[in-house]
Amino acid sequence: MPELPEVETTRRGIRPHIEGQTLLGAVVRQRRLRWPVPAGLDRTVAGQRLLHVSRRAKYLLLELEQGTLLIHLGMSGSLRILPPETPAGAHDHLDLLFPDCLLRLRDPRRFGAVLWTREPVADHPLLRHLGPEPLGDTFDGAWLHQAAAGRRSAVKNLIMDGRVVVGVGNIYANEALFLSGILPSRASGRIARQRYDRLAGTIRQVLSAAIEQGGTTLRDFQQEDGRPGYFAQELRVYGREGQACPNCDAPILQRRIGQRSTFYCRYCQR
DNA sequence: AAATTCTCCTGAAGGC
DNA sequence: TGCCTTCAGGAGAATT
Repeated sequence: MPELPEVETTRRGIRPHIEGQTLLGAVVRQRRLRWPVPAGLDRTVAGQRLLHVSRRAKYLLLELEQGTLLIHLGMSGSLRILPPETPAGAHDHLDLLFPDCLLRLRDPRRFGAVLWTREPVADHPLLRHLGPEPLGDTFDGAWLHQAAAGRRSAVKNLIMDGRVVVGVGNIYANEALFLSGILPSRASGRIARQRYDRLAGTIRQVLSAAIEQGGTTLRDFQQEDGRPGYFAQELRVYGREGQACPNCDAPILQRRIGQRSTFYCRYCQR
């Protein structure tokens, strides 16, 4: 499932192929996603130049001359640069057509989204209330600590709350908490400022490391096999129930927090 | 207001 | 081998 590093890696992979190009149009084969793909998308985008490919949280933003396409990959979405006229397969929802290539969205589980807005994209309802970027300047331990004040729910839920900080999915939440030595179930408001400094640091660390790994496996996006970046990265606890903790060799435990699988070491995390 | 639950969907994995 | 069940998960919406 694409987490922030996969989305950023995708952005870096597709950008050189399409930025500055003028869209010839779009082919929508399947409108059903989280929300329906906007009607008339082909006519909307045809003839517009793609000015910039950026990212906010896990949303990819394709800024055109008269508006912005927001693309979310959900759990199973992928974007590929392909030669024009490449035959489509099952679950290929959408092609954006450029003179020398096409950008294809495939999303088997349809948790993704494609939306169009003419308004300033930062004002879009889906983006308006989002918290800081984890790799940006305003995200740090002080921010987490104030966001946690008075909250009694698990710290894992706090760092996965998009209003607090964006882009921390289940895998990297588990990893960052392990590296911080913080128990995922600990009440947010009962964690010292100093520990939040460390947590902010490990969140940055796991996300940047994954982006770097993605970058190394993604030299040529056209030939990329679509492997998610976290396969390249060594995961210390996620998906490792019963296996030895990298620190102390005790078995990694699994439980559910906020409906999500949570992995941790009961000795190394407090 | 904060916290929890529900919901979308389908591929993968596990059980028999 | 194959059918059936269960699970996973991003994040907005609904509910408590």
